[in-house]
Amino acid sequence: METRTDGRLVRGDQTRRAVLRRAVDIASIDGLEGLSIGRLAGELEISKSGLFAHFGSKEELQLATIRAARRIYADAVVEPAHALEPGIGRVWKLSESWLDYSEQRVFPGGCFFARVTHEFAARSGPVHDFLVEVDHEWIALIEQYVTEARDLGELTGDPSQLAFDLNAFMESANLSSLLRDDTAAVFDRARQSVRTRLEAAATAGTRLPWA
Amino acid sequence: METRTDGRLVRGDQTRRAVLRRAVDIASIDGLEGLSIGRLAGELEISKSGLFAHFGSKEELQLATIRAARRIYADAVVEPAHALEPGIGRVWKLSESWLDYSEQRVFPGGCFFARVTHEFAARSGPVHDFLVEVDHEWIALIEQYVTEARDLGELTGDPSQLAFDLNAFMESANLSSLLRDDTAAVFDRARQSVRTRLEAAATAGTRLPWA
DNA sequence: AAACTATACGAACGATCGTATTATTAGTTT
DNA sequence: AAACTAATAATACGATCGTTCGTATAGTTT
Repeated sequence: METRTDGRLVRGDQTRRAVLRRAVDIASIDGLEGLSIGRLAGELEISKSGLFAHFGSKEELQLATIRAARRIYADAVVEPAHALEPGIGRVWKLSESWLDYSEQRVFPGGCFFARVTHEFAARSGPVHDFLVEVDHEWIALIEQYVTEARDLGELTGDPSQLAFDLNAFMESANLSSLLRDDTAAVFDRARQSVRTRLEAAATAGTRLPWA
Repeated sequence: METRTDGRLVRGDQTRRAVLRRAVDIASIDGLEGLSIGRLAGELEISKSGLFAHFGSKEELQLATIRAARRIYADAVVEPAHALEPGIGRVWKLSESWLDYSEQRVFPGGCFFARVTHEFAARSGPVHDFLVEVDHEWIALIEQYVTEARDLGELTGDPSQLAFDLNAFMESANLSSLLRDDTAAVFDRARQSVRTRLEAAATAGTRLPWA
């Protein structure tokens, strides 16, 4: 039902995509609760009921919005690192593409997941659960890349600890950049923290990817 | 108007305090938008209009809630470190009391400011501006303590960079603890990151405060 | 062209939002 | 006790929330 035999989209799916593209942008600024159906329909100049019919409930719209954001995130952040071979270079690239993703405002409100994960962190329900799952995926990915590099002898120490630190630098840079005027300085600082931390964990003789 | 000559609270101020104590708890979970006047009045079993009269507008309630949270934050986090003399020990204490504050759930939704600052980070208006101000205050305090320690010869390196890293570990631990089952492990990891980072910045011969 | 299905729309629902107005109660002052 | 003030409540407003229902249109299939 999603695509026709020739691969072109059917009418309803075009609408759905347009809705979700707008939804992720709104939610990155105003959250998944600030994302109201009436407002979304108004901005897209379609009827509220027609939009609603695509999702059936507000919660399903929120879940679909998270899925849409995850696809965009995978393309912008994960793919560039995934294309590289394992090693410290891949770990570094993941950090860099994440910081680029935040700095370039792939979502207008900065990192979509930073915004909505904080929104639902202390709640319960399907949306919370889904966001927890996405976060675990992400942390597991960092740990995997770090572990690969350690197995290659390029990094030492606890992979979980390094993953925690790198992720902390990214999240913190994202928020900080939204609060300060000089966003470039914020990201420079975060990149410095990433490099210093990787340098501290790198084994002697390992060529640092940014050198 | 706030207190009587004998220091006891007048009737209206008692209510105001009760409202704000509940408000900060709600907002730490559901944010300052999720904090609705009707809900707040319902939980406290007072009238919506009576509650509203104390603040005059939703925005003023939100600002008052932030001020109330800042007072609690100052007592729980800043004061224990402020009581110490300058040096690396004070920097360490600030990190420790922050992690305790998050772990002990002084606010039920974890750090109040992590929740609401993300909520308003990409918006504009008085609430955003106030939260930016509070964040700057906080970062400036860390930098001040670090600078003191550097002036005493206990720490080296860029104070802003160290402040960024320490703050990143705290924020990240807070969010992570809300998403994972084993919160104790999360905070242990964060404390480890803080210690390692301070150790890296400490000058040779400086006694580490946790040793 | 007819039959059918998918998609979108308009109108309305009850609930709740923030806010304003008016009244009532409680506390203090004289 | 009377007068006054501060605090709380009752009621209602228009707007918007998520949701439902019935209907119209557009696209595909026969």
